[in-house]
Amino acid sequence: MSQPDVPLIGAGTATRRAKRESLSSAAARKVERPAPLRQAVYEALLDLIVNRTLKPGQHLVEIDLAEHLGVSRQPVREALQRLQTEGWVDLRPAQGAFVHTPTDEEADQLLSVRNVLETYSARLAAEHATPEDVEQLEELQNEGVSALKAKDVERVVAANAALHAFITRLSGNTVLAEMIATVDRRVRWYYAPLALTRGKDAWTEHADLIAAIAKGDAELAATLMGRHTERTRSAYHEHREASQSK
Amino acid sequence: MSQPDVPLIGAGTATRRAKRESLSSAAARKVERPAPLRQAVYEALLDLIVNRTLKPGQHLVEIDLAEHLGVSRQPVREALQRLQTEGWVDLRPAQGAFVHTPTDEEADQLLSVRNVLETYSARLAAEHATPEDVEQLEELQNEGVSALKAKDVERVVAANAALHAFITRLSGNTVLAEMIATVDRRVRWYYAPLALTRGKDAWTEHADLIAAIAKGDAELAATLMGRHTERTRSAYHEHREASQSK
DNA sequence: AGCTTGGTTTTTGCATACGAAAGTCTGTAT
DNA sequence: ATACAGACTTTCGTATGCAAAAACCAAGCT
Repeated sequence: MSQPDVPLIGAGTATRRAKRESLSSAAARKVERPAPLRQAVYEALLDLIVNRTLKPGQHLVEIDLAEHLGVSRQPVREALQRLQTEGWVDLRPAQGAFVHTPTDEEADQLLSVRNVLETYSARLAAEHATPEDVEQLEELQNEGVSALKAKDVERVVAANAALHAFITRLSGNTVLAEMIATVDRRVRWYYAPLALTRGKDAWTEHADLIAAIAKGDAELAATLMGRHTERTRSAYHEHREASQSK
Repeated sequence: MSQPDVPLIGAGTATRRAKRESLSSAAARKVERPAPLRQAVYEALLDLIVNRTLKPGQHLVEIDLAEHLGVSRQPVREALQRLQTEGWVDLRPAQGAFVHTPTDEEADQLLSVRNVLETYSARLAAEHATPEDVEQLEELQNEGVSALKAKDVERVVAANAALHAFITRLSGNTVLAEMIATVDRRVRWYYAPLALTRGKDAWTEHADLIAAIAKGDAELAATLMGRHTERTRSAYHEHREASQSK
């Protein structure tokens, strides 16, 4: 037993029969009728990984996860498979699942890819945005700026994510949007320990970007987004080097 | 029983106990010791989908797949999960797996994304390529051109794929490379019914691209790759419209 | 005729069972 | 003390079993 009595999630009791209860908090929230258990397990595990409750490199023993989540091994296995294809865990044959260990190199590669995709999404967004869309963008921008003034980091991060996500959706390319979402979640996880947020500059850049989208200037929007994400990337690098030298 | 006696794969007998045999052809080929069965099932099913032995929209009944592959339902389920996350099948809760039905819109979106990623990979390739790499590129180019002269469509397609894959790897960004590979496989599947290959032009463009990479001119390489993939996309569009109007 | 409704069949989703591989520990010989 | 051999333990991978949801089908009602 790797972790005999330490509950991995808050749920507590987690005897086998308590399954409908133990996961309901995470599962029954969203769906009406058919809530496949594996989906709930997937979300729960992803959350534990993103939270770093489950640490990079940690060996995930199926039976332990199953018991702590109050389900059998099967849904856990299926969730782990999915987590593997998305890069959250590594599945070593006959050895099981290990939380993926982020390397600096991989983090940088992911960040590059995200930048490229976001740049493209900005270009498409400029081509497709309606005046109503622009209004919404401006609302998100205002929210971000006011959060910044209030020094509410949580809100700034949320507004930033919302703004980028909205542009992504404006692109009208759902394949692209999903890809960005996936990559973005990983990037955030990789860089989370740095606890980095950019300040006023970022939101000035956002404003220019929104203006370009409003004008429908795809070329400019792409250029600005490219520059913006590239600066974010530089900021990460500097931050990482600073925290490593400590 | 949806398809009681029609073997889905060539394997033939496929009684339950024949498992180690029936899949060995596909499984034991690559790995030495630990060859998880689900991996073989995944590859087999993907092959059946790409082949169109399993048709878009078709309901995939787990037990049927399992029996025809000579394994139990469990590895099949796990393979289907993975196929879902990669977009090959749709998993409807409590209803099972259906082969994903490609739409023109989605195909175009995938193609766009692939183009963006490949353009970026060309840029990186130009930055990283060594003289030896360039030599290899030229070999692949020669192979393609000679295949073209011989009018050997199979070889042309293979050479084209190899050339693009090599550039992709030259980028040095493995995350990017894997993404391109995934997207590319889907794109090929979507457009396979069109049975389209571009001719001499494509290989002229390749030659220019290789020259740019050889010079280390990243900007030019990116531009050329962008143009090249965009032409491929146009070719697909024209071809599709032509075949639809028939 | 079309629509509902009840029962039957099919198929999924999850749980459990079992064999085998990998890892760990102990005892012995050097 | 250290290295090796072999038994023991843990954990995975796959198979099988079972309950419940969904699909199907047919009879009855409007």
